Amino acid sequence: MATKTAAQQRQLAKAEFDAYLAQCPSRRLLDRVSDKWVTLIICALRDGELRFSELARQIAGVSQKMLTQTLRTLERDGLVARRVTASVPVRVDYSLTPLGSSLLGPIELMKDWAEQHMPDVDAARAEYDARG
Amino acid sequence: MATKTAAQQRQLAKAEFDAYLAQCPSRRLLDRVSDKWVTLIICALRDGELRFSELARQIAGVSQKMLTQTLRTLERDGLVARRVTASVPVRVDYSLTPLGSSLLGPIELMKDWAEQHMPDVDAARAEYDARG
DNA sequence: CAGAATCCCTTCAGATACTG
DNA sequence: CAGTATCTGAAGGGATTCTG
Repeated sequence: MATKTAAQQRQLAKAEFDAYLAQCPSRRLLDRVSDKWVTLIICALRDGELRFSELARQIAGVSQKMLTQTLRTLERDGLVARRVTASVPVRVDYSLTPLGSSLLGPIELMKDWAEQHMPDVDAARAEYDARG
Repeated sequence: MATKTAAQQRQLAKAEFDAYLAQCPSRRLLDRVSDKWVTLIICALRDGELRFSELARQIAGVSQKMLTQTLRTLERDGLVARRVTASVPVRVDYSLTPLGSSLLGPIELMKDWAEQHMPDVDAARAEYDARG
């Protein structure tokens, strides 16, 4: 049939909206930063270069797979620099690029909000749960 | 055996780290905000109250399930207020609480960073992909 | 209108084993 | 040391159906 069904209309609207979201700079930044390990890695690198194994130790909960994967995307996005020293065994150091460092500011501000207001969130949650 | 295996040691370290992360205010805020729909809802409510259906229309890509679910957690966390008008049919309005409004600031700053620096990220990504 | 409940599929992430 | 590759269980989220 020529006309679209309601379901097809919705599909279309969703596809368009998803495309819009994929473009939206804010959305994309959030998708980056919201990754569980991204901010931890960036904060870990705040004071300078770290080796792969040092990062793994400092971010205790991360699996080797996730650490590698996250570092790759951060490198791809130009937030983290990877420096390989061809020795035996190999040595790899990671550090923040200037672009990556510039993210420390916004992250800091989020942190400030969190420290100021998370108690309020906790209180609200407790009250909500108490009322059922 | 009495001593712990290396695997058990790692499990323990991970459990402790996860517990630490669950407490960390910054981490918890990120977990909230990082939700795909949270910021969209908060921004949609920036100019005042909206009905459920109005929200659904404005945030074109959201499913009814996700909208409901997200609104519930936002209400529970004290970021959004839910006002029910007992008419036929029922009318429900959502609005930002003062706490929710206070999140607009940090979100705005993230947005500013995104608009300033996402082109750099795109450039870095393009170069990375070009080099293979 | 606003939402609850169900089913189902895709994606994510951890554990494990192997390599230069 | 710093990865890569594969398998698998758990979780997220969409479509659909039903209700006050």
